[in-house]
Amino acid sequence: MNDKNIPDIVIGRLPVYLRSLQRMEQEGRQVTSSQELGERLGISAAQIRKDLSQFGEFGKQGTGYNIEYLSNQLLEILHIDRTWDVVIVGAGDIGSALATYNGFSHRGFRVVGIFDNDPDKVGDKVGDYVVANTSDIEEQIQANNIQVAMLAVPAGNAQAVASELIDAGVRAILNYAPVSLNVPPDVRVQYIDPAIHLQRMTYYLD
Amino acid sequence: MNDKNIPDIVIGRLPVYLRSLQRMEQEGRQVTSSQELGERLGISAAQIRKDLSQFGEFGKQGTGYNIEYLSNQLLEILHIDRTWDVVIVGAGDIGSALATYNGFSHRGFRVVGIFDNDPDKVGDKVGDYVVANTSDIEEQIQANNIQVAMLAVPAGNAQAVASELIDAGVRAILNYAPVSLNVPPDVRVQYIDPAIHLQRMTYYLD
DNA sequence: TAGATTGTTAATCGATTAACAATC
DNA sequence: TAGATTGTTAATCGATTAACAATC
Repeated sequence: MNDKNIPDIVIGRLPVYLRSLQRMEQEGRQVTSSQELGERLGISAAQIRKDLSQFGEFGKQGTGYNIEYLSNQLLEILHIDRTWDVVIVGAGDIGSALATYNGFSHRGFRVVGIFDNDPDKVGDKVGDYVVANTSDIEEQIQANNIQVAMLAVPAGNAQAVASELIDAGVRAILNYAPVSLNVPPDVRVQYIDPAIHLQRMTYYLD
Repeated sequence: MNDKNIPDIVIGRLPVYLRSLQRMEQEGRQVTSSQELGERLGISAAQIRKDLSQFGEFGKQGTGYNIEYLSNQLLEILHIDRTWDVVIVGAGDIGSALATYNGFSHRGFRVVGIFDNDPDKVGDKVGDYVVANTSDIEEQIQANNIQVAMLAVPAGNAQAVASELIDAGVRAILNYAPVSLNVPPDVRVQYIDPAIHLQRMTYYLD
């Protein structure tokens, strides 16, 4: 019922809608409209209505969308009406910052472990975690049915580690390593590389 | 000559091409083809050729692209044939990780300062920097003609800080705060929010 | 009822791909 | 020359927008 092949670009906007709705909820707001949401986000109202209409009819003519209701619907659609266990691979600066980041727990994710292959780091404390050896990661992933990983290893190791994670059962990778990954079609990858994002903007500067 | 209104989505791919080319260069390679590059990146060869053709003719029929030459062309196109000074606003976990990240210097950027409005943090050492007071940032931006900022403040402050930065002269913002920013049309924003990226992938999991 | 806003259709706009002549 | 690969055109595909009947 859900799936009639929604474009990925639509899926990519839903978390942004959700984030904005949750903020409105915090502000004590009850109702919003596609127009208001669009103005906040810099997206056309028509696009927001079109995106949402892919999944159902969540609004009311004349009044708009109930914020709490729509938030809950988006949580369900995005499968974050549950908590996903996540592993971090790489206990360098980036991995450590991710391990101590407190923005995940409210938003559907729980970090359950951080791994590194450097014997000097294994056993170190990072936030609430003790760095474990990467050689133990497959076991952990399988024992806890973990499908989501954040990858923060050096570029040279990233493909090999990603492949191991995938073999062990991971299906979604947030990749901080500055390299493109080759993965099977049923595995999702998102890329975060601050230099890439900056380079995309300097084109417009002079 | 450069500008005949290139789609932003094309601009977004160029840094990815560049990163891959630079890696090939490191591997000692001299020449590549749109096909090889496409396989590495999971992009069609036709698209790569089309993208590049927006800016000139960089290849040779029968042989492909000289890696060093094409890299240099992309550096020029993206305006990273120079170094951009960048400020970090927010000296929390994310700002601190950015300040100690060593991936910027090779790729066209130099962090010149980190700022926070928390008196407890001002004066602290973070990597090679001493945290300065956010109230001094406008002066710094103007004195050094800084056009690029990374924003790592709490969501509630982000819009206000962004507006100040823009007033002071910033034209490109890499925003780590989990909130959409409203900016004038001549200012570029890129968003990094790990939770958003993860939520975009869980849709496909079950 | 009058005003507002949805969900949806059709039109427009833009991006990707396939194909191939040119040529190294 | 034969083989490979570019740059580009035209065709296809997909996404966005404008408009409006439905209706709260």
